[in-house]
Amino acid sequence: MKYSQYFIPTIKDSPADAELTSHKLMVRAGMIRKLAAGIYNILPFGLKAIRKVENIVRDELNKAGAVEVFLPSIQPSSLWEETGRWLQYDLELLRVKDRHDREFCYGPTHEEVITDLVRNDIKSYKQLPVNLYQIQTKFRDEIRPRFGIMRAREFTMKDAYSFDATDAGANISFEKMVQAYDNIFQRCGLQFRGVDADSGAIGGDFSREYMVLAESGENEVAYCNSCDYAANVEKAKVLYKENIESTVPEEQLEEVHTPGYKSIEEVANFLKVTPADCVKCLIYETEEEMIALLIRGDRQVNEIKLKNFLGVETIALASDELIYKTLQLTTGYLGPVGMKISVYADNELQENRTFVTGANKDEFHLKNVDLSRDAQIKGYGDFRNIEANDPCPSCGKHGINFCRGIEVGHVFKLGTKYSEKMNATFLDQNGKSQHFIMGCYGIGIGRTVAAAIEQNNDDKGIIWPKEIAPFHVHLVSLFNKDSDLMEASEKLYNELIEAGVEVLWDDRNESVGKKFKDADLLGLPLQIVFGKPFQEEKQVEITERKTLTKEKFPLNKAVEIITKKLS
RNA sequence: CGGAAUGUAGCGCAGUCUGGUAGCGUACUAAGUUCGGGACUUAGGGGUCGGAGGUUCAAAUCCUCUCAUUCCGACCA
Repeated sequence: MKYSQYFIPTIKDSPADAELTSHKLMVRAGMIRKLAAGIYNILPFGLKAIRKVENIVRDELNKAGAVEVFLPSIQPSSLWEETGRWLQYDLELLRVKDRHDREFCYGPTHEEVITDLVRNDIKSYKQLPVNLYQIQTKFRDEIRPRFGIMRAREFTMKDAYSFDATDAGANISFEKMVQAYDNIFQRCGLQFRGVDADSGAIGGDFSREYMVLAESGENEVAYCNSCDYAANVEKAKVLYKENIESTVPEEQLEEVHTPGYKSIEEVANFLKVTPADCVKCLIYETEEEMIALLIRGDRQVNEIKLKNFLGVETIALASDELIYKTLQLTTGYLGPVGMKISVYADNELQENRTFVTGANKDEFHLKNVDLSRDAQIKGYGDFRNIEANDPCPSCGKHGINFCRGIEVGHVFKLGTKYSEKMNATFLDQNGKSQHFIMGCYGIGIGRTVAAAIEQNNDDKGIIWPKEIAPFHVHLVSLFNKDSDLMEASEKLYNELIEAGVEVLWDDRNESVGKKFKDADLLGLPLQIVFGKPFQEEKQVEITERKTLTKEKFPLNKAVEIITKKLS
């Protein structure tokens, strides 16, 4: 491709709204432009990279036996009403009406559509298993789109759905996808981890997330140094050892005056104890009721675990005003003793010992609180985040570490959740009607490209992994007025194309500096420069973008050397 | 939706406090000079100052409302 006839509008300054390195670089390298919040134009250079990822995805999925389809982006509300998600999805679902006032949505995902397709056309176990996938534009009206294409409202996603006759078969389908995903992200040149998302579940549904490791990732991943356990911190279980010996002698409750000491830190300092000797009491509001949660003073609440434990849809910390209005209590002095609403406590507080808690009385705390003696605990559970000195939930050894990750893929065993709700059945060998056992498997295509850039860049620009680079080679001709040089450049350009190399030839009449800066910014794996060495001794300069090491070679060896470097 | 901020040329910003000629950098156009790391000189084009209403002789500037965007929290590929 000749740069002069292409369209890569590079810019020096990154836009003010770009936070993330990958977002800045994608805008600066002329890959994307914002049209509206969370909605982007994809420009040719960006599209090339996206297509590369798509083709890797296609290739690996096809190898794994999946079959490509293309489903509508606009879906009728009736299907969503069958699964109950028309109401569940709320504002995230972009709803539209047609001229007859019929309701539709712009598809955020396609479980309903695919299940409908399959239930209509697959009637026998003989037609199973089947795994259908598509690469589609989806729309989710996210509350807060950010990071450019990384978390857009409109985005391209590969989604696959497997249908099996038996549970064992569904597990095989799942494993095949796990293998395919490993291959895909490997080929995209990413450092990633497959992370178990609900490892403890026995026999039930389970899922696995693919995290690209990056400082700026939105997810925190916990992993074990001793075994291959890795999990999203949201879901990583905290092992609880029962029957811990008492370390504190039994003492009587004692009320202490703690004027102005509200935070755990302040109270612990004032009473000369550690935060671990204190209990935090937090009031949460759900759609059903208000509850109090107890957790050790030095720990972090995991609201997802709490939400799952309570089996509620929404959960949020109650405001100070609400707490005062309904309980007549002031935050900072809350505690379980005499609490009027249901109290739940983290497993850890079952230790046979006493704690410091709020007294439910302004400016007072209680010492020597024994939860089993002094409070009514409705339930104990795992409500906190795993921490570095916790044992590994898988092997039990100590050595949990943390890193941040960008979720680029998710594989999920759905079971019969959708097939039951939508009455999608087939006849098994015995002529009996059975529900399909499903799996669904997503990959964020644009996000994968963004994650690759997030992971591969330097202060000059992008450093493309070879397999997803928009082109392999950036051919730079420095002096447009030198017709010999331009002719020789064009000849090499054609020879490289002939040899199957994808070349971007910068034939623009621009200053030398600009051409070099653009080449570094666009970050193609190899830069070939026609400059002084060509004029003086018929040599070209080859620079590896990653290391920025330059080497000179005679022009007649160039094709050979370039193809070798790229292989 | 809760908290915070910002809307002025394609992009990045100043000007707003203290009302009085619409500015800077970059990008763009033309000519000339340059040519191994975002060149220089000269001459140009480009603005309903987010929108509506109000105060005033006079509003980018003050007031009210509104829209949009961004940042921090809960959702997700």
